[in-house]
Amino acid sequence: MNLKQLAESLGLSQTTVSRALNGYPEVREETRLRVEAAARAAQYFPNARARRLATGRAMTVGHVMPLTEAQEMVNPIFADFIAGAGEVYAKEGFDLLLSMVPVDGIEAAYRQMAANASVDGVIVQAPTIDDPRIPLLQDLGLPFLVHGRTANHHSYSWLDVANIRAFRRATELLLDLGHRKIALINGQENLDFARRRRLGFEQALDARGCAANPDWMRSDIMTEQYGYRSAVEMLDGDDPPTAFLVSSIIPAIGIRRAAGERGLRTGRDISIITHDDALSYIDNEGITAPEGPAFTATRSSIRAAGQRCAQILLSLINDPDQPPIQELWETDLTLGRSTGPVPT
Amino acid sequence: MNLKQLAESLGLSQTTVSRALNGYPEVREETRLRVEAAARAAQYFPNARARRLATGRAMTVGHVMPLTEAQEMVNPIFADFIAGAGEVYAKEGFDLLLSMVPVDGIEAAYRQMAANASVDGVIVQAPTIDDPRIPLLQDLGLPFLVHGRTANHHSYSWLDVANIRAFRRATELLLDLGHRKIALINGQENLDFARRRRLGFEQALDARGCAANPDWMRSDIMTEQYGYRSAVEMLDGDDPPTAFLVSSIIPAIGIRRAAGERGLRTGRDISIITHDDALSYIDNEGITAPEGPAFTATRSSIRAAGQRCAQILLSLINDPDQPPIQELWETDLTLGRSTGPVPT
DNA sequence: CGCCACTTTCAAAGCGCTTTGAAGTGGCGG
DNA sequence: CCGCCACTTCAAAGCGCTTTGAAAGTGGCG
Repeated sequence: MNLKQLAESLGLSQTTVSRALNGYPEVREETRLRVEAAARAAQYFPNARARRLATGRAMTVGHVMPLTEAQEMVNPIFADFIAGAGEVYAKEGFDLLLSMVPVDGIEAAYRQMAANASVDGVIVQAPTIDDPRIPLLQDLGLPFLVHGRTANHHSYSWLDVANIRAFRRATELLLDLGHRKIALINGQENLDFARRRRLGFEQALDARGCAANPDWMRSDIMTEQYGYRSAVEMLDGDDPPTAFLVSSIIPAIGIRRAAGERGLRTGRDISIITHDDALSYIDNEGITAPEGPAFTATRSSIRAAGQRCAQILLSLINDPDQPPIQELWETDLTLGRSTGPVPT
Repeated sequence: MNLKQLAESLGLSQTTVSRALNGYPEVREETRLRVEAAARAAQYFPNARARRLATGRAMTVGHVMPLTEAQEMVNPIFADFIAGAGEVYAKEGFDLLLSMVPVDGIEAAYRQMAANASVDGVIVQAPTIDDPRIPLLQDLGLPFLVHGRTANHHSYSWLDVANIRAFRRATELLLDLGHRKIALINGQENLDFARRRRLGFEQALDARGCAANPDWMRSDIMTEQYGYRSAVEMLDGDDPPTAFLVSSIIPAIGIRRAAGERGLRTGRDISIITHDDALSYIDNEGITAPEGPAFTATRSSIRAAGQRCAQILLSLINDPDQPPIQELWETDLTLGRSTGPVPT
């Protein structure tokens, strides 16, 4: 069943039927109702391909996931981010096009998307400090929104959390608890968010006249094993830290595991503060649990970020000439059971 | 730059240029090279929308993620599954269309996809025991592949792991270690995979003349907190189990947390076997770690499953009339540090 | 040299929708 | 009863590509 057939069956022109269905005002209400009823009865859905070609809009947003070179890992954080974004797209009638692209093919992928007209806009995730995707997309004239920020470029739309402040505050909390030997288990520091977190960490230490100890600083893909191994190395060393500041709940779990194996009670013998993306399957917030959150954490919902990112991008798509939209979200510092005064 | 312009600039017809670019044989090699060079120089990419309309193929695969009613959670397992599938799609020039749909809108979503012609085929994930999506998709004539199986329908393509065998074997291992009080922390048992796992668990117990204790059986969305709370309830009860059989590494982490808080050493005071999807960020396999895997586990890579599912679906799309493809994967039983003989 | 069988290229007809510019209606004042 | 206007409806022209059926070019061979 296509538009032509539907129009014929109604004794109307394609024009009128199309307009009736798309809510244009030049159609008598009575006619519109008749058309809508017929469309429903016939289970008519306009062919998306044809519509896209005719309107010139893809009604699609692209998310490009860079596949990390050798490892090809996908951060589960993306699942929640995409869930949030996808919800908004669904509501607005947009499709979500997901491309897994090896890092070295990213530029080509974007170029193709633009020339190709297969998407109306894209979301850029996990920007590096001086991310080449930003000038590229500006150059291509493809609307985009960055989740995170870069250090250099300025005039683009982004949504980010206040990473420096979050980690400064978390560090201060550990210092207030008497900890002086604090480890930083960070994400990959070529990524901008990780750089900022480290900055916050160092600022807080500096302010108290402490120096960050390079032996207690790690930077890598934030897996559970990364957390575990980092903690094992440090805890089994001569001079183990008493507290860990961690960039994601997943490595934090690995640290807890390492501590547990060594008979160290988390929140008593060692302290952990982690950034918490409020993952739906690894939720730290013990809302229903009487004992409260497991981890003390700087918290910001990645799912909510996904929603908001999608909203901003759609607004950018609808009105590409508006000035850049930039949003900085504060994190919540939730107190959990993973922190305590430094053991004496 | 479009085909027409490119053709004009070459002094050729659109037909010839199109054929040259698409590898048809009716073009002289010399002409083809000339066309390809010009296309490259002009950064020409055929407009995807127009091509789709003309060919009638969407070159797109749909993944519909059901958003669980109230909670709207997304299992991080999907991230790895999709990474695997997406890799294959990319290689074959297909796009991946991701739709987040509330459970009650699934049918409409599929109907629309079919009428709409926006995808050439779909992947169905996490089927329930008698999943209505299967007859629906058969009815709609949309190629599809099920990751998992159902109990009833038969003639459709699927890829599944041998859940019954996996959980029977895991249970036998625990029994061999002397455990008699074994808890089952399962997924939602309206899902077919969970039903099968429970079956395997019960079969193994029956075979040894043990009965499954309903007090030690749970079934729910496989979050970390679910594992934690289930374990807390059981461990704090009068008659705690000595071993846990778990459907996913995420609740297994919660169980380990509960045990740790109670001063119980995992692998010594209590045993845990979990199914392990080989998630890239929560990898249980201690390949590089000298101490070996943390959990004893029935292991099957969800990412590899995603790859294979994508391959099968593409083959189904290319030749819709072939007989159903069905693949049953065995799991590996990895021995880790989370199991030990029952404490005396 | 002319005819036939290929090979290479082309013009034009879709694909199913939106949208422009024009043509029918009917109501109302003059 | 005519003419003008507002309201509806329509025919046709795209959107940029693929593909069909036909035409033009090429070479081999009698």
